[in-house]
Order: sequence, then C-alpha cells, then structure tokens
Amino acid sequence: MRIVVADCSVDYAGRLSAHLPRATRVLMLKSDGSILVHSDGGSYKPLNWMSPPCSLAAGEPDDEQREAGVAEVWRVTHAKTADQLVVSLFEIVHDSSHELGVDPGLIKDGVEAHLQELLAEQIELLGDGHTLVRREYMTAIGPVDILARDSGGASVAVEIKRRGDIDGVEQLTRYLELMNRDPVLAPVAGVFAAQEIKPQARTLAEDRGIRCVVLDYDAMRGMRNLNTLF
Amino acid sequence: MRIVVADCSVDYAGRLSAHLPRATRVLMLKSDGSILVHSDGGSYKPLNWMSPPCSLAAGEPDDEQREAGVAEVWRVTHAKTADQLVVSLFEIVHDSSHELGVDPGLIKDGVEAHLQELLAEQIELLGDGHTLVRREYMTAIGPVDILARDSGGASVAVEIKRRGDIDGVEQLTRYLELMNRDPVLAPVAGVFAAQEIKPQARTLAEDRGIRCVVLDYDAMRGMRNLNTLF
DNA sequence: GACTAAATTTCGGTA
DNA sequence: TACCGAAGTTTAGTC
Repeated sequence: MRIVVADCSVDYAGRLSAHLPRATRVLMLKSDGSILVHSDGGSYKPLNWMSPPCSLAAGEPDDEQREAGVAEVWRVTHAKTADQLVVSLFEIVHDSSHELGVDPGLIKDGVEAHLQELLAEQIELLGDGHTLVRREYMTAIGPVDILARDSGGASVAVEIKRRGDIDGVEQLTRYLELMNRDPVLAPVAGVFAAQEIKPQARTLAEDRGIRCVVLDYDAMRGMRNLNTLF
Repeated sequence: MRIVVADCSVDYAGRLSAHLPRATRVLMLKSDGSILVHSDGGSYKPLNWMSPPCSLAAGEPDDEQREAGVAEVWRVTHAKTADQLVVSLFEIVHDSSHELGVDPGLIKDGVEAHLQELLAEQIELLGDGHTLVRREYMTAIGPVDILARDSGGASVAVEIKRRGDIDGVEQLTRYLELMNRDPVLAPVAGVFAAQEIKPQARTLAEDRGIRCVVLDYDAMRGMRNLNTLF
C-alpha cells in the first residue's frame, strides 16, 4: 500500500467520462494495482477510482503538460474493460509505502437472517393461531422467507426485509402469483414484514391485498431472551 | 485529513455488529470526524467506516486492554444514530496530517440521461413511423422515460436503462398498468430499451408483451454527429 | 461463471 | 427535508 498526498487533476474514461480539476487529494495505491482518489470529506466513496484487476504505469508528462506544471503522469488501465484513469501530478506533498499483508476480513453479526430466525420463533406476531410451516420455502423462482398457516389453516407467505421497499413487494407478488397456481397451497395470502415500511411500498402492497407487518427487532430479541429464561 | 497506518482491531455496533480482528490497516480520518478503515485490497469500499456527521474521541485503554497490548482506543460516535465504531490501536506504524481544503468535485459526462436524449432524437429506432410525444412523461407513480406514438398513432411507453435488469421490467410494468387505465392513452404498448438486456429480463418482458430494444450507444452518438453535420 | 438480491450502501434530483 | 431511483455501484450468495 502506497499513500500519496498530491496536488493533482484526474481524468476518467470508461463507462462514463469524468474530470477532477486540480486540487490537493489523497491517493491510495493498493498492491493489486487499484487506486482510490479521496478528498477530505464525503462518505467512503472516493471522488474517483479504478477497481482491480488493473495496472498502473507512471510516466513523464508531454511538453504541453510539463508547460502546465505537471511533474508526473499515472495511467491506470483496467485489465478487462480497458477503462482508463489518468492522474496528472503537479506536486507531491507526501509519499509513503507500507506493508499490510492479507486482511483477515470483517465478521458480521445480526442482519436480515436474524430477523427471519426471530420471526420464525415468534410466528404468532403475524396473528393469533398462526403456525410455522417452514423457513426458506423453496419455489421454482426462489425461496420464500417464511411459509406459515393462519388459524384457519390457510397458507401465508411472508417476505422479510430490514427496510420495506417497493422491490420487496414486487418480489413477494411474484412468489404469490406462482404459489397461488399450486392447488395444494392455494389460496396463499401475503405478508410483507419489515423493520420499516416505506409509504409507497405499503400503498402498493395493500393495493395488492398484501398485509404489512412492522417488526420491532429489539422487542423480538427481548422476547427471545425471555423465552430462554423461562 | 489524518492518515494513520496501524496494527489494530475494530468493532462496530449500529445497524449491525461487526468485528475486525487484529491486523495492520490504513486509517483515514477526515476533517468532518468520519473515518475509513482500509486494507490493501478489495475495491473502494472500506472494511469498516463511520459516515459523517460523527465525532472521534481518543482515549486510554482500560487495564484489560492495556494487558492485551492496546496502546490507544478511538471511539467514533455517529451524531444522530449513536452508532459506534471502536478502534483499538496496538501499534502505530505511520501517522501524518495534511491540509487538503475543499475539493472542487467531480464533473461527470455521459450517463442514462444521455441515452434518453439520444433516443428521443432518434425515436425512429423504435420502428418506422414512430414519433416522440415527450421525455419524462409524468404519471401518478413517477415519470416514464419516453412516451411516443407508433405509425398507427398508438401510445408507446419506453423505459430506458444502461443495463436491462428485471427491476426495469417491473418498473415499466407498473407504468403500463397505470397508463392503460387512462382512456386517453390506452392502449399503451411497452418498450424496454437498454444497452444490454439480461436474458432473464428479456424473458420476463416478452412474457408480458413488452418489446425489447438493444441500444448501440456509440452508433447513436455517431448518428447525432452526422445529423449535426448535415 | 452467470445471475440475483442485499447494502452500516452512497449520491443526486425532485416534490 | 424526505423520498425515490441510479450507481463506473460493491458484495455476498445461489445456481
């Protein structure tokens, strides 16, 4: 990993064309040839970058560039798409290299899978008398998060999301369409369950006769702890 | 902007919990208090991070941590959500600060908007005798990219994507459903236009009677240049 | 490898 | 400001 702080301008030509006017920025050169151009703000997305696999070639500026004050030119080329990122360096303020080694990587805990697990355990949150048939119920177009039955024994397909968006409603609609063609299952009711449901998603869901259920993650986790204790 | 290279472990608690085992990494501390934790690989996404607005507090390790070899602890807290990122520093390999100033920002050119513009100009690409009604035709659920008429005067709604995915077909389907309820417009045919159409998206579209049109961006741009010349 | 769905998404535009 | 769709999305999982 090489870190360079420099007064530079950057040009990108690939899926789109983009230009960064001259300014002082941080350039992060990773050992796989990739490069990130960061400013002192914004979120984690760089102003510009080149993803691996790619290679960097440092070169001399041409006469015109030298005239303009460019001391060095880096040409980063993507190995597959031939996208190009060109960094014109006017002045290097800082330049250091460091041996980092391979990173052990991030260990995550507690996402959508956890919500599904909790709702399966507390299936009565869908309504009195509901029973779990199974999680990840397989269909021809993919697994439905939860298949349950209501108090009357009718099928209920549940789509779980952390944030309930229109996409999720569409996804559930496709499952319901398919499952309702299966005489063993039909009629299948739909439930859209999420920690937070966007107004437009709720409108679309209800327009299609899909019930919306807001899940309280903390409460559900608390409930599990109680169940474990008693 | 402060750049630190250090042997460290990182813990995040917020929307999810995550942990980074001890390793040497690059820590980028931006002037708005935000922090990025980068390894020497992967793409531009950091291993972990905290987005602004947030604040960093450096502190001493407790006895247990000191016992384990921790020299310093950084606690980064998000101003609104109270998400926390804790960096335990074992050894600092490099530490430097740099004044970057405000960045002038990226200038982009050539995206989906450009495709729409070109197709509006070359609407006959949809078929002989097609005429443009208007771009960004407004409906109750959002703007349709292009509304046109075929040689017979019937309405044609066009959804344009750079990459034609299932999402785009769903989007167009929603528009068509709505527009076909409008007696002034109905019947409305659908065209899914993209530089590249995924097989599954094409299947879904054609199954719904939506026509697929692959757009050749370079050819369309060339055509415009010809039109400009003559 | 291709494709799909999720993301601590981030980013830009509009109502 | 909130919401919605796009992104040079990236990333993870499944087939």
